[in-house]
Amino acid sequence: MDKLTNTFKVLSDDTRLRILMLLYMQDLCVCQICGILNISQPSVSKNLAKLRDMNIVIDKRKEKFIEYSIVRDNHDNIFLMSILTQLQDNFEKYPILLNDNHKIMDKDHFLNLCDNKVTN
Amino acid sequence: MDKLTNTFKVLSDDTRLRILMLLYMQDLCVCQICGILNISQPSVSKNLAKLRDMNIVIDKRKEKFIEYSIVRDNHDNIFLMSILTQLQDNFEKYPILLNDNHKIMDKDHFLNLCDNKVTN
DNA sequence: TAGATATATACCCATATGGACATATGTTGT
DNA sequence: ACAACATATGTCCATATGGGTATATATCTA
Repeated sequence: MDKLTNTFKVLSDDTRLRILMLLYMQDLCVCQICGILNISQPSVSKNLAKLRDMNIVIDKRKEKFIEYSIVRDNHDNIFLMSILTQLQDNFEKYPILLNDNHKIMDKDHFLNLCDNKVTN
Repeated sequence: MDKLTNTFKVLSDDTRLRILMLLYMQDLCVCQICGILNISQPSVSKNLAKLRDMNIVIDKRKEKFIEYSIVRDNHDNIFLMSILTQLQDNFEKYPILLNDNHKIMDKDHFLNLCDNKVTN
């Protein structure tokens, strides 16, 4: 049952949920996630590390950047994936997630701008 | 988004998840839940109190006992309900939940036996 | 090779969490 | 009214969590 409660634990933090939804939409590197969510780089990195340790995401270096993507074909992640799908299907109910999703359009603005500053 | 992450937080604890699944199957009083799950009465009561505070369950006195039931018609609980439905549909994947569910048959054995002792 | 950029991680701290134990409160039966 | 039962709650404690700051590491560019 640990697997199950861990799935919910992963989703029970705002930052992680937002990161997961972004990655569910498309692969992104750390600085893009920082920029879109306006969250500090160490916080994003640490949450990604947690997700990586749980085999929920994998990282792949792309030159200067490290791109993260969701592991979709891991049997253990089926339930998690189904929840993300449900959230995606109901974006209109979650303004923050919807807004994050819109900002994916600006993802390239956040490359070469990763100075770790969170704007207020 | 708090509502959403709180839903996951509720589900991310073993005890609460097991209590919720029981109540999803049928209304039960505290001592029945203690007995079926073999969990101490204060722990069960406190988790139920949390669920009550979140309007996920309601309590109703039935003579000596207090019966808890899930609030199914609360709009805010729709997503939570859908998750519980999915879990119910996949009991075979979660032996602990399946076993708890079987033990609901013995629910009446735990009335008038609520001495708060957890057996090992 | 030096400086800038991108990412990871160690350390610290404030906060939240959940359970055990003890106890209070409410109910029932005699 | 008293004893037994059912439930709620207060207190304490060990543990987990997540973020900030500082720093280490890796890559790129000039």
